[in-house]
Amino acid sequence: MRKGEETRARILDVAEAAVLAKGFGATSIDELIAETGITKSGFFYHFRDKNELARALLERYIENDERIYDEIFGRAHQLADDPLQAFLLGLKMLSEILADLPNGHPGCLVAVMCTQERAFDREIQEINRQAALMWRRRFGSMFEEIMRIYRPREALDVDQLADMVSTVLEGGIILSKALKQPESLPQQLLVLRSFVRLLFQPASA
Amino acid sequence: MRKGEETRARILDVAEAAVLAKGFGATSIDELIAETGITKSGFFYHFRDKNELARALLERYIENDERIYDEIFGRAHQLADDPLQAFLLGLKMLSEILADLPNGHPGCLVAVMCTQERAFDREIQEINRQAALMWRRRFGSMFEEIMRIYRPREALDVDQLADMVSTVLEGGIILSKALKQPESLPQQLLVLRSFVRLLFQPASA
DNA sequence: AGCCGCTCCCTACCATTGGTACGGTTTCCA
DNA sequence: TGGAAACCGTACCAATGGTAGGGAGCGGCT
Repeated sequence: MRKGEETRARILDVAEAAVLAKGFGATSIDELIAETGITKSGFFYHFRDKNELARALLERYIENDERIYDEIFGRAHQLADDPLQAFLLGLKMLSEILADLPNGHPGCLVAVMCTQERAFDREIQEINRQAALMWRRRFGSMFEEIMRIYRPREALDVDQLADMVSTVLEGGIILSKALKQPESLPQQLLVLRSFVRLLFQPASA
Repeated sequence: MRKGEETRARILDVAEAAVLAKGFGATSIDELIAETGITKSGFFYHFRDKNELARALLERYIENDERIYDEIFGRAHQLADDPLQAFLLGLKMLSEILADLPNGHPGCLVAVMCTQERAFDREIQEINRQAALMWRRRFGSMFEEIMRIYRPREALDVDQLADMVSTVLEGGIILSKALKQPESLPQQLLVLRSFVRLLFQPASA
């Protein structure tokens, strides 16, 4: 049990790096087993087929993602009482963490699976959808809290505002990769931060 | 000459749809030639290998993209003298066009190639980079024009502001796909529009 | 002590796919 | 009418995803 999970985790580690670098289709099982140091039978013992590997990868990635967000915005809410200040602080902390990654953000598996939709089964697409909805709820509840105190200078839908955070994250990752400029993602997050601050700035200021 | 280009275009049409739906790796040449109605030899007469197909696909996609933006923002600048109003109008027109697509945005090839980086050669990555830089110049020059008249309520870097448009487009496409909600992309564009309007709104308003 | 089940390894095999090679054929235009 | 452009046909190759099935080491339970 203990050893099995460890091997499984090692496969997932290798696979995640490969998929984020080359895409899912370009990642061969032979390559994974070579780097992990197991055999083909060993691989198929842990995963029925490539689709199940994809599912496991995605689920693990999303869980980890959620944990990171919990941590960052949890800390931000500890440091700032005001929900707006906490949110702005959280965005800044996130931006700084992303800026400190030596090679930039490794890429988002959700985006990878999205750009290769039909290559995966419905279950994976559903996991993807749930992930996006979780992000919406996470940031949406923050904006609701903010709006209980601050009046936005423009009436915007909370869900759409929450989605904007995911949008900038996903879009920023892609732009960073396209431009080969890792600093773009954290910069874009800070631009979003400015926008949000502007939105809730009292009209007199 | 005439016929050759037509066949080539037909291959590219079929390939583009397949790649956007399934990803590049999951799109087989056999499948393409079956749907196009040519033979394998015919395919390899037009494209040396799959990489050259990718390059041709990407180049055609970007050219088309540029043409659409030229059209929309050209028209917007005809309808509105003021650069800010023209930009806001352009964003709205773009949003409406995207909202009218029956199945939503089919996906961005630049993003596809980004999420599968190492699967392609440097030439493709360079084309991708140039595309992102073109977007930056396009929207950047608009923001410069705007800033010659309007003072932003917050000092933001023009390049980063320009990149924000690309970010929201790319991120919106991904979020739309993940959520299976085609209307998200146009909505996100309108949120960005609100942000930009807020940014250049006189402090007194 | 003995056995079960988990976690693999080994070998062999198959269909699909990207790609090569090369000769032949049709089509179109100058 | 001739020659290039635009294919077709066939044969072949290596890599890849996946299947089948037998076995081996090893810890834990009875």
